[in-house]
Amino acid sequence: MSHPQPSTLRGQSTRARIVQAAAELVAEKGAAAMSLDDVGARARASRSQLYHYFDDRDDLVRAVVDATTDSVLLAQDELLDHLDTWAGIDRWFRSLVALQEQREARGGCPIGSLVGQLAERDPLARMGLAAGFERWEARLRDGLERLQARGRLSANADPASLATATMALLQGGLLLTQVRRDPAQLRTALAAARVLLRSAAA
Amino acid sequence: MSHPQPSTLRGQSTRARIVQAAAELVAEKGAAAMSLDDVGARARASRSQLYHYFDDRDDLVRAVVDATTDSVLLAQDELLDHLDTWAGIDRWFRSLVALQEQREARGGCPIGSLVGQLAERDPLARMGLAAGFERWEARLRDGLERLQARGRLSANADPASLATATMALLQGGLLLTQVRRDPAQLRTALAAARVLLRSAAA
DNA sequence: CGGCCGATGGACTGTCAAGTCCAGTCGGTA
DNA sequence: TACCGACTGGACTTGACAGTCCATCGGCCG
Repeated sequence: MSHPQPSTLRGQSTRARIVQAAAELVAEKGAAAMSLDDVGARARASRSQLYHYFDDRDDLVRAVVDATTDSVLLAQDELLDHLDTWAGIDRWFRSLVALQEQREARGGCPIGSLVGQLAERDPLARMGLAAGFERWEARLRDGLERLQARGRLSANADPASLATATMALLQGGLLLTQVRRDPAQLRTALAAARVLLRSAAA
Repeated sequence: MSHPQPSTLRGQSTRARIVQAAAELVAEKGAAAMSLDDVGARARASRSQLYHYFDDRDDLVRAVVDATTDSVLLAQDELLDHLDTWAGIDRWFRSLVALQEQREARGGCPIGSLVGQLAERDPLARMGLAAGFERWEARLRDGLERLQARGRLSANADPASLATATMALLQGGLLLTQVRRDPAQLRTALAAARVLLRSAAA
C-alpha cells in the first residue's frame, strides 16, 4: 500500500470497486487463479487503473486480505458483542453452523482458506492474515474476560488460552466441513468448544 | 489416474520420481505455483514423460495428494498405533508440537494446507483429501475405542465425536501456528484437546 | 535375430497473464 | 477560461506455462 488514499470521491469508489471485485474472485476461484483481467472486467476498470491504485498484483491481494477480514468481522459484529454470556456464545456458535448449512459446506472460512494459499508465499499477506485473526480472537477473548469478571467463569481459567482453543476448533471445524462437505463437522467441533468452555465455568 | 501402473521397473521408478518431485514442489511453493517444467527438471524427466504417466496437470496433483497423505501417515505410524493409552496420546501430541518447533512453525499441515488450495477447484482432489483425513481420523478413533473398551474412557463418551473434535483442534492449531509463526498455538490447542479427552475419562 | 512396445527426449504451438506506456479526459481552482 | 494534476482507457511487450507431436531408444519375447 505505498499508494496514498485516492483524493477524489470518484477515485475512492473506483479503488473500492476494484478491491471488492478482487475479493469476490479470490473467494470464488482462489488467490492464484484471480487474474487482473478478471478483476478489471468485474470492476469495470481498465488495466492501468489497477496499477494506479496498487503497486502490483501482490499489493492488491494484500488489500483483499484486509477487505475480507473486515467483511467477516462486520458480518458477525452483533454476535461478537455478546460473547460475555453463555447464551450469547451459544447464539454465535449456532449462527456459524447455520451459515455453513446455508452455503452447503462450501468455501470454508474466507480468512482461513487464504492461509494455505498465501502464508508461505507472501510474508506481508501472512502478517495481514495474522492481524485479522488477532482482531477476531480479541473479540472472543474480551467476551470471556467480561464473563470472568462477572464471576461466570472460574477465576483461574485463562480467557486467552480458551479463546485460542475455540478459534482452533472453529477453524479446524470449518476445514473439515469444507473438505467433507458436511456442516455436521463444524457442529461437532463447536459442541466440543462448548464443553471446553463450560468446563471452565465458575 | 486413467493410466495403468507402469509395467516395467524403470517406468515405475520414473513415475515415482515425478510424483515425489511434484509433491516437494507443491509443499514448497503451493499447488498453483507448481509448474510442469519445474517438476520435470527436479525429477530429471522430460515433458512427454509427465503426459505418459498422467492425463494432465490435475491428474498429477491428485497423485500428489495421495502421496502426501501416505507420507504424513507413514511418518506418524508408530505413534498412531498407541493412541489407546493416555500416555500414548500425550506422546503423539508432544511429537506434533516438537515437529512444528523444529520447522519453525512453517508450512502448517501438509494435507490441511491443500484444502484451501484445491477443495473448491477440483472435486476429485477434494475427495482425495477427505479420504486422507478419514484414514487419519480413523486411527485416532480406533485408539479411543480401544481405550473405551478397556474401561479408561467413559462408556457414554462418543469416540467418533472426540476424534473429530481432536482433529479439528489439531488442524486449527496448525493453521494458527502457521499464520502466527508460533508453535505455542498448537501447544495450546492440543492442551485443550487433552482437557476435552480427559473430561471423558472413566 | 528381428520386430514390438513401453519408455524417453526435446522441440513446437497457442494461450494467457503481468506489467509498461502513452495518449487522452475530467474536475476543481486561479 | 486556462491550467494542472488526478484519473482513465486500451494497446503493446515480454515471458511463462499447458499441452501436442514425432523421432528415437532399448529391453524383452517370439
